[in-house]
Parts: sequence; structure tokens; C-alpha cells
Amino acid sequence: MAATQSTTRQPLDKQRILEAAVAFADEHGVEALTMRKIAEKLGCGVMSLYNHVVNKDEMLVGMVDIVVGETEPPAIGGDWKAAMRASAAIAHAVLLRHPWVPAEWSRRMPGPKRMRYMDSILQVLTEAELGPEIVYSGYHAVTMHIVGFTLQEIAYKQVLDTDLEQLASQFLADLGDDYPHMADHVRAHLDDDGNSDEFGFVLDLILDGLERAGPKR
Amino acid sequence: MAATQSTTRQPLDKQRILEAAVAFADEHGVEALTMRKIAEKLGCGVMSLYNHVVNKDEMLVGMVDIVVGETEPPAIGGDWKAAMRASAAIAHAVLLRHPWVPAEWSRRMPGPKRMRYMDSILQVLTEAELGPEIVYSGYHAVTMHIVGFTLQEIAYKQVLDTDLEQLASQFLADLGDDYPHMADHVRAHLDDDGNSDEFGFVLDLILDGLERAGPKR
DNA sequence: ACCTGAACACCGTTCAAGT
DNA sequence: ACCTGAACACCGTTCAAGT
Repeated sequence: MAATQSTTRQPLDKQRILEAAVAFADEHGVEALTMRKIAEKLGCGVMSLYNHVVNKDEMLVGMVDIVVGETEPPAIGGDWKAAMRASAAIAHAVLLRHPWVPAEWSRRMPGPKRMRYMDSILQVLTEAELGPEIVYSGYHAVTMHIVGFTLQEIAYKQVLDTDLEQLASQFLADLGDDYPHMADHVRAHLDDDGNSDEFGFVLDLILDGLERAGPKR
Repeated sequence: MAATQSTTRQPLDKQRILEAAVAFADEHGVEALTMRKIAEKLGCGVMSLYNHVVNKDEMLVGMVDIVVGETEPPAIGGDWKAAMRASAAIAHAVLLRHPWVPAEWSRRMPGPKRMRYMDSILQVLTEAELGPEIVYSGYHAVTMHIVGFTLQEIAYKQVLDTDLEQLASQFLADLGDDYPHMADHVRAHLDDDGNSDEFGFVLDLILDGLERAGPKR
């Protein structure tokens, strides 16, 4: 009855709780996440968690911030578009590894790491000298793209995985009767080999648009 | 004990339940939405709802679809960019009236009205003859913009309303110590008179980018 | 066919008691 | 200072009984 659970007997702390919660959400989805389940996973009583975390909401803020810690803010000082692209690509990959995060992102207050991340994006845009209005709009456009686009991508993937598996062609035929363009689009998704980098394409649309709209030409 | 509750004694049906639920979510937020609360509002037992709605998840799908019914799909056949802009502006206004919808949008399967809406967007892009890759990416870019941008806008509004009200300048000063660009950005939000149409600005960035990327030049 | 109260299996969190 | 079981006030939904 000793070494079956590896991390059970370390003392509890906030970091360990958040990491367990992130792992659980990655595996089972955030809707299955329960204080009782995390406690079970950590081998402690439910209420022990509350010695390190004020409540479930605050815990989710911390969980998102842990995931943000896996991203890389854009580099300051070089080519601002290249820095944005590189940072966005990393964030995109991180969010795909933690598919519950995009939906929580806007629902919760930002934690410190997310603040830092956002501040860096604003700094890069500011130093690109595009003018204050472009910085203001561009910031929203870029962050929205990173989170919103990935959110949509994940939603598509999940619907296609669960709904299409068994029905496949029959489902598509029914869909096509009423929604022909939608059926074509779903077919395009199915044919997509995953190498098309649609995410980067739309990001470039936005970045190029910002540059063109900016005063430096 | 007669006429105090207006709609109490009509027979229950799915439409009436969904409308009551939408009104409740508009007023109290979707996280406060409860089967028991809707039943109370309709003056019936909780379980009566289940004669018309299979469960809470399916009810939320129907609620989102009711809100989609307030939007206007883009017009087919004319100037595709103008049609997109007009339709997106309406959708933006509708989503601001029902601030819980953007967060639910990607979480749920689409209902029939949302299918129709999406199919129309795809049709307009298809008939603009931009090429299949642009249709594919453009569809995601546009829908993501409509929902994602508005979601972000709502989140900002709520954080600013609740968090800033009492603290205001002190909050901003603290924020500015660690996150100077973020503090500037929040100040820009506060100065924003609401007439700047940032939503339309970024949409144009995307639409113009799609046109430029398309083969018709 | 529609309605409904009681009951069940869960939640997050408070409280009081332990070390 | 940290831990914890019992209990509370909720959930969504099943079930069996009513009309």
C-alpha cells in the first residue's frame, strides 16, 4: 500500500493543486472538473484544497495562468510582425494542448502571467509606431485571433470527432440537403491534412492590414 | 390572485420556455440560469419543462438559436463586402443585447437558424469568387471576428464596470507600475465614447485582406 | 398527451473540530 | 498553520404517480 500513487504524500500547496487541476482538465475536460475529484487525485480531503485556494473560480484563474506560462511573449525590438507571428504560433500550439483554455480565457479575470503577455503585445504594437488607434484596435484584433480562432478550431474538431464518426457520409448528405455550402465546408475540413496553417494565414491578413493602416506606410 | 402574473396560464410549449430562458439569461446571466428558476418564472413545476425540452444542454442550444433569429444573414447577389459588413453590424448589435451568447456560441452544437446563417456567409464568400482556400479561411476569419471580438468587448466591459467603479485611479496606478502598456490601453477604453466602431475597422481589415488575397484581384 | 412532487446522485462551500 | 469530516443549500434529472 505504499508507492502506487507517486505524488500523494508531498505537502499540499497552491502550485501542486493547480497543476493537478490543469492535468485533469486536459484529460477529462473542464466541465468534469470538481473540487472533490482533484482532492481524490491528490489523495487529500476536499476541504484541504481551500487552505491554498480561495474558491473554484479563483482556481480556474490560476489554471489559465499556468497555461499562459507555457507561451512566449513576442520579442521586443526586432521585426514586429515576425515577433508577433512567432509568439502567436506558440500560443496557438499551447492552446491546442489545453483545449479547455480558450473558452475560459474571456470568462475569467486575467492572472499575472496573462497580464504580462498582454502587456508585451501592446508594447510591440506601440513600438511599431503605427499610431495609437492602430495599437488599440490591433491589440484586440490579434488577441481575439489567437484565442477566438483556436476556440473555433477546437469546437469544429470536437463536433466532427463525436458527431461524424459513425454517420459520416449519411450525415453529410442530410446536411447538404438544407445547407449545401456548409456541407462543402465540412468536407473541406475533413480533407484538410492539418498542414494548411489557416491560423497563420488569417493572422497575416490582420498584421498586414494593421501595417497598411498605420501612418509609417 | 388572478392577473398578477401575465403569461402564467397559457399552456407550456418549447418556444415559451426558450423565450423565458433567454429573458432570464439577459437579465441575470447564464450562470444563474436554473431549470428551477425558469419553472418558477413560468409558474409551473420544474419537471414540466422536461415535457418540451430534453435537457438543459439542448435548451441552451435552442436559446442561442432564438438569438440568432434576431440577426440578418448577408444579402446574396450584390456587393459582397457591403453585405458582409451590414450583416456583421447587425449580429454585433444583437450579441451586445444578449451578452451571454458569445461564450455559449462555440460551446454548443449549432441549431437550425445558426446553420442557415453560417451557410449564407459561406454562400456569399463562394459567389464572390475568391477561390476555395479563401472561402475556407475567410469563413473562419469572419465568424470568429463577429463572435470573438464581441466576446472580448463584453468581457472588457464587465471587468471595467465591476472592478474599476470604486477604485478607478488607484487601480490604474497600481496596474501601471507592473503593466504600463496595459494601463494605457485601459485608459483608452475609458476615454472611448463608444462611437469609434473598432468592430467595423477590424472587419474591414479582414474583408479587404480576403479580397486582396483572392484571384479576382 | 401532458403535468408533477419526491427522491437521487451529485455540486461548492461553511462550520466546527481536530493536529 | 494546516488539515478534515459532517452538514447545508443548492443543482440536473429519474421515477412513479397523477390527469
